[in-house]
Amino acid sequence: MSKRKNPSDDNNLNSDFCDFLMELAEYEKNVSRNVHKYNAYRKAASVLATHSKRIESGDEAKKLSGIGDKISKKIDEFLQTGKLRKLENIHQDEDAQAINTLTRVTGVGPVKAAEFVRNGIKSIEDLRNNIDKLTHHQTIGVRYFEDFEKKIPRKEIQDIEGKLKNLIKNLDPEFTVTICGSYRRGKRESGDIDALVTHPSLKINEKKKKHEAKLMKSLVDALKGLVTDVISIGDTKFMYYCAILYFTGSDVFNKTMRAHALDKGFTLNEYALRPVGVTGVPGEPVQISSEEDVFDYIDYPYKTPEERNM
DNA sequence: CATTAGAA
DNA sequence: TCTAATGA
Repeated sequence: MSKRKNPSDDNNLNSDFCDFLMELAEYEKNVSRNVHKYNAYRKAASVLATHSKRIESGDEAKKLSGIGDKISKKIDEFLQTGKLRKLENIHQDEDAQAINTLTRVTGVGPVKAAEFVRNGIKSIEDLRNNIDKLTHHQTIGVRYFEDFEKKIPRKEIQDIEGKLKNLIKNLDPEFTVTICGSYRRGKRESGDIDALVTHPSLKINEKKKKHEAKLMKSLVDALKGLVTDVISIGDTKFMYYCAILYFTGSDVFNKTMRAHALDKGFTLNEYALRPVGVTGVPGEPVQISSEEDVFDYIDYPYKTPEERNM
């Protein structure tokens, strides 16, 4: 549930361009609602981010794929003046700013944000004073607004993990709980906590949807002690190792692994690993009994979760 | 890309 | 039913 965007910076020499491009992208998506411009800006940012030499002019940039006339000119403008008129204007546009901040509340997207603003609701505080105009989801979003933007220290996650496990194991010792995400990759703090819960009878008896449902509801009830607010409840999804793999990430690790699978003749996703026939398309999911299996099949050197921090 | 809430 | 929002 982390809403913070991860820009493509760190050690790229065009990061300043990337920054303004990303800002433009955000603007296009939240305020104007132009997904194309949004995508255009971000692909441009991404090529610039990977390009291994500092761009000195718009024309130079223009050679890169994804950078055309407009962006090329913006790069020039930025290079000369240290600024961007378009961005300056956006910064001065109060409503645009308001939309951007409202959008940080989970449950509030570009459309609602715009609607709120047009109805004079322009700040988090305004939202708090109009809690009657919010959905349940949004209410939680504003109630914990600050908390949601904070990172969660590993130790805190650890003890939630402990409580969760006790609760669940006591419910039914067959349950197994795995906290994935950056926590599993050993990070000191995380944006959220991804818990994967499985039960053996769910793995094989896929057919018995009845048992499945029972298990799920008892699980949900058991969680009531630990959980303070529920945003939404859905109908059970099932995946296993592929899911653990997937939810452990990181995103870029997943991408590279998927790509690798691909040229080893497999297609990998959150549910399964399947061989791809040259005819064009894929077939029966291969049997996976561990995360390692997945690596094996596509003969990709096994990486521990800690090594997946790419 | 699939899943949920909610509204009217 | 559709539409908006989340995630990953």
